[in-house]
Amino acid sequence: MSVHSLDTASPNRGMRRKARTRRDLLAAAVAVFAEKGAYAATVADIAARADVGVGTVYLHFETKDALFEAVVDETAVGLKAAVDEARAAAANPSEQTRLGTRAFCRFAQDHRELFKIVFGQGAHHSAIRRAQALFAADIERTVREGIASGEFAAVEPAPAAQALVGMATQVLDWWTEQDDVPMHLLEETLTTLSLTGLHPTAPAERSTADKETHDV
Amino acid sequence: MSVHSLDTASPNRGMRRKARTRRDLLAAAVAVFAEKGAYAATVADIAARADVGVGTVYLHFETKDALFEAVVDETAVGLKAAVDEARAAAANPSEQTRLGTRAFCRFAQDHRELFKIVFGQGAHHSAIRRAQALFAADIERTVREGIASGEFAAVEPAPAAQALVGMATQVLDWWTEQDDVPMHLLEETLTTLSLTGLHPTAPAERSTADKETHDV
Amino acid sequence: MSVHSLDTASPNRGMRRKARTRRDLLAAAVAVFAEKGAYAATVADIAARADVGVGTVYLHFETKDALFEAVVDETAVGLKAAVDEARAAAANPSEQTRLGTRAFCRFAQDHRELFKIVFGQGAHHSAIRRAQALFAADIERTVREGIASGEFAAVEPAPAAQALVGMATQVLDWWTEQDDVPMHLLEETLTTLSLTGLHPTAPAERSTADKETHDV
Amino acid sequence: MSVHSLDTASPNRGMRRKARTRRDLLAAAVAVFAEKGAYAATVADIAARADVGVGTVYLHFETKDALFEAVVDETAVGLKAAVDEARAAAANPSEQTRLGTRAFCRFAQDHRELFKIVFGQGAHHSAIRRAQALFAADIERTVREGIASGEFAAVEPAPAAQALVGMATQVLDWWTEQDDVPMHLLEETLTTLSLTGLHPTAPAERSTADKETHDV
DNA sequence: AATGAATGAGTGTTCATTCAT
DNA sequence: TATGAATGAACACTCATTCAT
Repeated sequence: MSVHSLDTASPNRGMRRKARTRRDLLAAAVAVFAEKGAYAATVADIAARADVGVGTVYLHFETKDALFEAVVDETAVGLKAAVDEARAAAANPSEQTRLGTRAFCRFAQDHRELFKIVFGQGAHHSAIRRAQALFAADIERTVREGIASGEFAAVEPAPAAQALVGMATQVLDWWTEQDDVPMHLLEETLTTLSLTGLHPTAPAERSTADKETHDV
Repeated sequence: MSVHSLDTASPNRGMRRKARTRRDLLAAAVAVFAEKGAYAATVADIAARADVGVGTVYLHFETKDALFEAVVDETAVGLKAAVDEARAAAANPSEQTRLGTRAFCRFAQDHRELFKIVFGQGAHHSAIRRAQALFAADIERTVREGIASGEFAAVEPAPAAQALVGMATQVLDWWTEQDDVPMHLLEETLTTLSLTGLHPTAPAERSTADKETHDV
Repeated sequence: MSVHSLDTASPNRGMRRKARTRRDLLAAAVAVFAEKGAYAATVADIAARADVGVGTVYLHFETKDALFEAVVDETAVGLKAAVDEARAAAANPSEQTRLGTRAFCRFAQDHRELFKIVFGQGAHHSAIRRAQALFAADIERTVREGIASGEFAAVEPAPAAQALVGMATQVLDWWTEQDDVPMHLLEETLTTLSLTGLHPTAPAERSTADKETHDV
Repeated sequence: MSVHSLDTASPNRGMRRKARTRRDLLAAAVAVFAEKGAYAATVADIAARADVGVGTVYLHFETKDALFEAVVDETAVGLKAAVDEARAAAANPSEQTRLGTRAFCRFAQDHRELFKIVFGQGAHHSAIRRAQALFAADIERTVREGIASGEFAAVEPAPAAQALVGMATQVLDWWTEQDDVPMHLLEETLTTLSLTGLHPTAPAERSTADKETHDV
């Protein structure tokens, strides 16, 4: 869009500055909300963390709640994009589950705090409920497809989706408090449980499932 | 006020009165915490619901937080007792899982509000973390036993236990908001997913797996 | 109602105490509102003046605004009662005007601060507008009666009533800032102007005017 | 900044620009103060109405209060000039009163908003007190003259002047809220009440008074 | 001269906790 | 033991004012 390579980006300077402050504020909010929870976090805390005056917060967000929503929504959007991208590369529901789980885990690893905020609080905030519902809906679709294609057992899709979401979020939320559990372990555990449950499976059968995905 | 001296019998009346008030208070607290969440609930709300004065709350509980803890702890104790009892009747880890899940579901059904409090809020309260850890620990033990006996696949016990807890709590918490999903459906979904995951299993294989464990 | 003369008043003690605090609060509010105006007065000011905690204010009044309204309304009621009582003793509109004016002046003298609040602030507060309209309506009625009986000239009742209210309130509000103007002087000035205006009237004529109305 | 030296003509452009902004600001302030009252009006409101940045306000006025004073003072000056001019044409105190009242009414009609600001707010602002005192002083002088010449009754000049000011301002302020009361009605009511009060006057006397003004 | 993002002191309001009765 | 009026620290939010651009 820009013809002269010099001006790099943005219309004018003021806007860039303002956008930067907004980003600082969101980052600070993420840190504080994750640390103290949505209620215990105060606007003053967040402002201090962002190194701006209290009033500045209200220059960028209508209310404390709107700031919280912004954090949750932006997280949800980013996470959904990551998961969707991973899912797109899958040839079938099993692989979708596997890759989706992986993306989910990666995201949690890369954004511990964000994850804690969106999945570590009660669903008393509507923004959180919305975000969680977003993922459940995606998974429910995958489950339905799997059942339709005979690849999955005939479980009830809606509660099954909730179960899978709950499984992942709980494990990851638990993990945010642990120091040294390697992420790939969670990924494997979640994938195994999702697909084959606790019961042991014939090695052949399992590797077959993996093979199926090779031709993507 | 009482003229006839007769009714002073039994461990003495004052104590009975006090215990009754305490019970009223806990019941009111359960209702209010479930409805509004731990933060939004006010002591005045709870006192009003229990039909006592605000000051009375502090006669029975040190702080609002202590009241919350009492609610959570009593719930945890009751729930654990129910689950333990169910588990005790099981001959092997698979059945333990099955019966534990059933007991868990029954409890959620019989005590919607309590359940919402303990499993529907963020784990920012230590009491909640403690309660949740209690169950995870039990399940982890079951998982370990199952692995040891060869009945379960060699998953990582700690995250697997978290996964199973998360699965159940999420499904049940979701259910508290739905109106007409029959509980047995949740129970089946949870049990199936826990034991065999999404992948379909030969009916024979499944019952076999259960039989195999009898000689443990 | 009370048969035994001993218990003098009130149901129980707590209520008496609470009522007393409410009175203190209203008195403090009157003082502070009169001194600083409705906007500049802070809730903390009022609480301090009443020698109670800030929270106590909210135990008795929903909001600062409600407290202001309570002050205005109670004043309006009291003033209206005083004026009405005075008016009731009058045989005709002229005398109603005279006696009403006198009662109005007396009230201002006895309640300088209250008067300043209700008639000394802009009418941006609905409570104040309401109170002022209350008096204008009464006077308008009197004017109409006077015109109907031929005792008053055929002025337009609505603006005339406003004029008479404005006259009285301005004079009295001005007076609240003076130290040594005797009230009877205001009373005479207001009455004279109301009935005969600036133009001189033959003494005979004036008393005649009053006499004329006796047979109404 | 200006490249072409030509357009620097006249008292210079910068000044003209600045004066224009100042005028815009005053006009915006009038509108906003009249609409919301002195307290509720915010500097941001006014800047937005004038279509300038907030900072610009402070380039022209030291503080919000100074802006308010400027509005009030300019109004007072304009109004006083109008009334003085009208008065100058009068042959005697009665006519001064009549013509002054007319000028006052005309001003209120032509500048509703300004009028509301100066006479519709509480006298807690010193600027407003000053402006109101200005008019009272003029009227007081007229009253004194009228008494001296025997044209007016021997009322107390100071409170009488307050009464006349209060009468006019209240009626006009009331009028600013009505939609369809014709101004000449207010003018007549005010003049009649000022000069002859509520009591009826011999028609001859009144028409004479009216005739006197025809030759203005 | 003009701008508007940034500031932070100040305000109304809430609510856990205390205590005199 | 029970009460509920009183308390005041704490918080969300506003807005006059400043200042870098």
